[in-house]
Amino acid sequence: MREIQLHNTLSGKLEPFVPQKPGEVRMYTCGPTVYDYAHIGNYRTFVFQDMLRRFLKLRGFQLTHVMNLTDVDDRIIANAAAAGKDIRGYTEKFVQAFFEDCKTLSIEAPEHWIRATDHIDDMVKLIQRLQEKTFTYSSEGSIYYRIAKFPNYGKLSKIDLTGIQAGARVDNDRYEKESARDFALWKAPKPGEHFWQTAIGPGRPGWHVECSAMAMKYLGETLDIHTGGIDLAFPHHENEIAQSEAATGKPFARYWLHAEHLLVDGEKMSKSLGNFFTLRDLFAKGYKPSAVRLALASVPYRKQLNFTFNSLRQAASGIERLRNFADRLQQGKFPAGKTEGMAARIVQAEQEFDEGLADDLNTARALAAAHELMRVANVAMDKDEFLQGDVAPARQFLATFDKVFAVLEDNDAQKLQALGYDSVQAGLSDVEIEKLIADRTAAKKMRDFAAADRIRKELAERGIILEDTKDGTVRWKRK
RNA sequence: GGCGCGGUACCCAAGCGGCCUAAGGGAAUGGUCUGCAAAACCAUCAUUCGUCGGUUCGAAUCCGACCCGCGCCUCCA
Repeated sequence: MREIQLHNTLSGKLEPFVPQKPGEVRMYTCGPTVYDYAHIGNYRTFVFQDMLRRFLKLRGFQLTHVMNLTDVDDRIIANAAAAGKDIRGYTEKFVQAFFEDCKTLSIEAPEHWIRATDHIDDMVKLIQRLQEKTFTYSSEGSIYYRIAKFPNYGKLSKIDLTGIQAGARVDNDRYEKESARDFALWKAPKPGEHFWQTAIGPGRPGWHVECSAMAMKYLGETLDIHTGGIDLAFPHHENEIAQSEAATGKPFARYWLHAEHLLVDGEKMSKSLGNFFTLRDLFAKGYKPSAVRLALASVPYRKQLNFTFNSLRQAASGIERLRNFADRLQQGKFPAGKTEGMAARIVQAEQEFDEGLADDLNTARALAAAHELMRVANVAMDKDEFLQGDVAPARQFLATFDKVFAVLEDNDAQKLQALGYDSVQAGLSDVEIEKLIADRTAAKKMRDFAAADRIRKELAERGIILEDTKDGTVRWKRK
C-alpha cells in the first residue's frame, strides 16, 4: 500500500504521514462558531475533514478525532444579548442545527464533540501556565499573550513580524496592548456581559485559547493532525502554536492541513453579495443531500472550489450513475462463473482509489477510479461477460468507496423529511406505485401502449422513474 | 506591499519532465438496445494545456517575465 502523503502547511510541502504512535492518529479539527447556521463554505471544510477521518480509518488507524464547537465569542455574546438570552440558550439552536446538518451530509461524529464553554477551567489552567512562564501580561483586567517572547511566531503562516510592530497598523482593539499582534487570552468583562469568575479574575476566554486547551486535554501535548479552513492559519492557528508551545515546550501539532475556500460563482461567499447559502437553502431548492456532499467532496481540498448550481446538478448526475450501478449489481442476474479479467480490473480500481486518497486526499482521482471500473463493468454486463462470481468483489469495491465518499445509500428523501422538507413525490406510497405499475403491465400485455405510457408519464410527473427489464419485471425509483 | 492558492475541452476536473497526438465525470449531438422509454453501451466533443520567451534529445509538467481570477495579512471554514 502506498504511504500517505499530506501537504503540511508548516513546511509548505507534501510529507509522508507518519503518526507518533504507529497505528494511532490523534486529530483535532476546528469546528463551527455557533452564532448562526453554518454555510456551505463551512461544510466544504467539514466534509474534507470527514473524508480525511474516514480514509484514516479505512487505512486501519485507530483514530481519536476531536472537533470543537466555539460557543463563546464576541458575535455570540452580542447576538445573545440582543435576543435577551444567555449564551447557552442562544447557541443551542445552532448547535442542534449543526448536528442535524452533519447527519444529513453523512459527516461522521468524531470521537469527541466538545464545547468551549464546558472547558473554561482547562483554559484558565493553560493561561496560568503561560503566566508562570511570563508569556503574558495583564492590562485593564484582560490578559494578553506577549508575542515578542515567542521567537518562532509566524512559522505556520510565514508571517514576518518585522515592520509590523505596534503602530504599524491602526490598532482599533478596545483593549490596551503592548504590541499590535499580541492577542487576548482572557478578556475582562464589559458591563452587562456574561463572564466567568475564575482564579485569573472575572472574564471570558479569548478565541484561540480554547483550541489549545481542549486539544491538549483530549489528545496530549503533541497532536498528529490539526486542520481547519485556510483562513484559520492566521491568526488562529499561529496563535494556538504560540500558546501551546510556549506552555509545553513541545511541538503542538505535527501536520497542519488547511482546506481552501469555497467560492460561489467565482466570488467569496458573503451575505452582501447575495451568494450566501446554508444547506437548508439548497434543500429548499430541491437539491439532495448526497449531491451536495459529492459536489463538496469531488474537488480536492487544497483547491478552491467554485460552487455553482451547475456543479450541484453535475454531482446529482454522478450520484445517479453510481447508484444505478450499485442497483444493477444488486438486482442483475449474471451467468455463473467468475472472470479473471474483471477480478483484475477490480483490484486495479481498488489500488487507484487508495492511491488517489493517499496522495494528499485527491478525491478527484479516487472518484475517477470508481467511474472507470463502472464503465468497464457495465460494458461486460451488456455483453454477458460479467459473471456471478464478479459480483461480490465489485460490491466490495463499492463498499470501500462509500466508506470514504458516503453517497451511495439512497436515503435522501428520508433525510429531507427528517429536516421537514417534504419531497416532491411524498404523496405516493410504495403500494400505490406498485399498483400503478401492475396496471401498466396489464395494459402492455393487452398491447394498449397508449394507456401504458399514460401511466408512465403520470408516475414520471410525480418523480417516479420506471425501468422495464429483460425478464419482464419493472424496476422503479424515486428521482 | 508580504504570504498563499489557481488558470487544462461548453462545464467540473486529473495530470506535475518521456507511458499525454492529455484520465474521469457532466452537458450536447448522432447511434445501438426498447412497442415507446429508462438504464447501459458506442461515436463525436483539447495535435492542445493563460501569454511570451528560455532550459532540454523531449515540457501541460522545469526556469524567467507578463496577464488574469481568488484567498489570507484585526476573532471569516
